[in-house]
Amino acid sequence: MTAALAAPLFPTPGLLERLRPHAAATALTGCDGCPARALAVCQALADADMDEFGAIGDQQRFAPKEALFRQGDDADAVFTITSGMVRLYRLLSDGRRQILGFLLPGDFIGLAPDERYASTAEAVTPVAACRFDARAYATLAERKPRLLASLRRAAADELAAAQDHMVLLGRRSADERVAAFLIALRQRLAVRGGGAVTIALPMSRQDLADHLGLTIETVSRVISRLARERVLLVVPDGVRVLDAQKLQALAAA
Amino acid sequence: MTAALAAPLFPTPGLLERLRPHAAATALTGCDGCPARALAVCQALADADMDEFGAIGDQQRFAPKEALFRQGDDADAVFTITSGMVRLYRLLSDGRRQILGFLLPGDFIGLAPDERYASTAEAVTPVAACRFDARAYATLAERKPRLLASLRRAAADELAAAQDHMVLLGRRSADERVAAFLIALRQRLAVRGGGAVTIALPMSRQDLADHLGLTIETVSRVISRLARERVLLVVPDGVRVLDAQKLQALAAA
DNA sequence: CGGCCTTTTGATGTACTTCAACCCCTGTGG
DNA sequence: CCACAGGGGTTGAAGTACATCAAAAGGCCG
Repeated sequence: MTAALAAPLFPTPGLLERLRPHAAATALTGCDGCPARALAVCQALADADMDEFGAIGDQQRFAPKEALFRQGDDADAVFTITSGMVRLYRLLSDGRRQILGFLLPGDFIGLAPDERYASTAEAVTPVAACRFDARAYATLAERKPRLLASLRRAAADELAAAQDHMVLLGRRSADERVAAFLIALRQRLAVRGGGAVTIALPMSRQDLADHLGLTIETVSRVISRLARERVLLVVPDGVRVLDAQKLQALAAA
Repeated sequence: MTAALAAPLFPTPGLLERLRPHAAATALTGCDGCPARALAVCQALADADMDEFGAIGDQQRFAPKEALFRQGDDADAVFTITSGMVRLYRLLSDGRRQILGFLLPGDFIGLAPDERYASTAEAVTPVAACRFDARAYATLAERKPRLLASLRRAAADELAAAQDHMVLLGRRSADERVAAFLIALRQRLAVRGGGAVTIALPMSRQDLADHLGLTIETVSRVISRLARERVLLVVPDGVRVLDAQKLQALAAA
């Protein structure tokens, strides 16, 4: 139904390219040319330290739905996402799910390395990630104050994001949740060099619902209505922001 | 109406004593005899380091409703609570409030010292806290790896708690929220040497509602019903757990 | 005792969920 | 080439958990 309108805007140039691993083109060893280099925790390290750093980590790839780790597993590794998107979630015993966040290139997982993982991390798109042995990583961090400082900043950011999300879940309406989520994701994609108008949504509606504390139907209805009101344009695997101001107003900061 | 039942159980021996500052009895200088010593981040320091540590911090007292800091203020200090209870919250522009957490003795605030505080910290009861200059604290931490490690653990714990709360807010019913909250608070009080059956609730119903993402009426109704069903006994400034098993079942982990 | 604020309880309203049907792809096999 | 099964998404109708509105019932401090 939006096809007539959508057509002239297509094809979006490489909507999800930046989220996808760049084929086998990238050499899997070393941090040179890592697409997440400028974003990640590792940027804190001097070039001289990178060899040592690269030595304890190795690139891994994950297919969609494949888990980086599962809730309850021994927490023996930490990760930096280099491409793709990861969902981090917790399950209740009866199957209810809360997605804690969607991770993008440059994001770090494992700031809270307790004995066991408290949540599951699963690839949404094909994912590439640097995997580090948790123990080796911790040891290295102890000797590199700049890395440690960088980790602290990452932890601070993540905590702030978690608090934002608590406000969203506790005190916002369905419309506000969707709008606020889209604005936040757009911001994060923009930092990573994504276009500023098209927001990639490679995750399913169920994923969105489980992140926003809603049902799949409510998410669908809200997005449909925003499209009808010409705030958004629904495109495959994403949305285009037609009226950023209105979207902002809906988010009700 | 619960008076007949409640009477024999009263008076609860010093229900809130542990949350209250011990009058002027405590000398305000130094960390010796600090009631939070065993719990706080500072426990990581060797006795030898404590002088230096004590030098950059000073004890402050706050009356109920008084702010330790406010959302938007320059983030120039961090705190360790030594007695009392603090609520940490964020406000939306239209006045809606989300309480991110209630802080108890030993808890640390300021793990995310960005430029400005992203939330407000306000005394619920009379509060005593160690205030540290943020810059001096950071400098000291750089030179004391054990303190840094302790901060990391604190950050990890806080992040895990935030994630727990996201699950609560996003995916749990009103009954489950109240039950899960009470169990978690009971656990935290128990660690701090509180009794295991009586849960201190010095905060208002409005505070509870704003923490649990509910309204004051819903909180009141749920607690009333739990009392009617003999799961809880409502006492002044708290509740007594009569049927821990049932409460646990209601929380639906 | 009387005023004020918090809490409780009741009656009504509604935003979101639940249930259900249908659509639209994409893939598979005859 | 089309049939059709199956999964994700949208849309509609009905239900419900919680919110809102309203009023009464405590506590607390003058």
